[in-house]
Amino acid sequence: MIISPELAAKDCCDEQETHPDLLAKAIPDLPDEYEAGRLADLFKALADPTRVRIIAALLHTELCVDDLANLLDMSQSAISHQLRLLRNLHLVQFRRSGKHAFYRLVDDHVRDLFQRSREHLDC
Amino acid sequence: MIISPELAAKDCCDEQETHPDLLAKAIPDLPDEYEAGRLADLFKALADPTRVRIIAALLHTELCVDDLANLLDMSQSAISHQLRLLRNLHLVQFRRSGKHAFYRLVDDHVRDLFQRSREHLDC
DNA sequence: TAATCATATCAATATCTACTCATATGTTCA
DNA sequence: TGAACATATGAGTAGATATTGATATGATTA
Repeated sequence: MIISPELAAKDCCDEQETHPDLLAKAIPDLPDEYEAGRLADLFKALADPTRVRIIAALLHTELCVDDLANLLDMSQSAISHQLRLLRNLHLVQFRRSGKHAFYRLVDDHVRDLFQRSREHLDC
Repeated sequence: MIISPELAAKDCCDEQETHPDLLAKAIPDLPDEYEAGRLADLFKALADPTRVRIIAALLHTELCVDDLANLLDMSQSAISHQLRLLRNLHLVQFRRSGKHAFYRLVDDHVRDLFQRSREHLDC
């Protein structure tokens, strides 16, 4: 089915633009839904005190699940769940060594973002 | 009540440290619970697609509630609720002008953090 | 191979959150 | 003042999420 331009325009533009000049500035840099979703997911990864502390603990070293559980005084299960979440979002990765799984940050981006946000807090 | 060093040590350190050397690297830069909470709150502000789109819309201009509702195709109420949340976290502020409330980002920190995170997505 | 240790996962639950709908507040203008 | 408009807020609800407790998986060592 082909939609004429006029009809298409009527369909998608019948909302009144209160301040077209301002909207014109906002529109060009707007993320699409996919990008907005991915950004939200990235921030979601850090939007919990436990995960913040996990990331912070991994800033300067790798640690195994039990280390993290002891250090943050949380159950092994809770830590493991959160690590899976961080793994799925590709913020941390791990290597197996014997019985242990040593987790670390995937790259410096996370470290960067984290430290920079930390500085912003002071304002 | 005074606690002897030995007892205190027994009380708070009876968890076995699996990898003391690694933990020693992690501990110095660990945020306390308060800082972890504040960081989590900051990220929480951006951990939702709608709020991501609101922040993005305000990157280059101020906008009133209705503008945002039209632009993002969401109800006035939904936008207003999210704006209150962003206001409470001091990420946005607004000025009244007649019937309108024009919202804008409070400072360049938010813009910085947002744009930088956006770039990180590409990796 | 059996026992043990480290980690992962499942199910259940309590809490949180984003939205809707209805309504209140506050501003402008006739 | 009253009508119309813009925004804010409160209550309710559906869906998401963090933790717990029990159990499964997988590796090591006796």
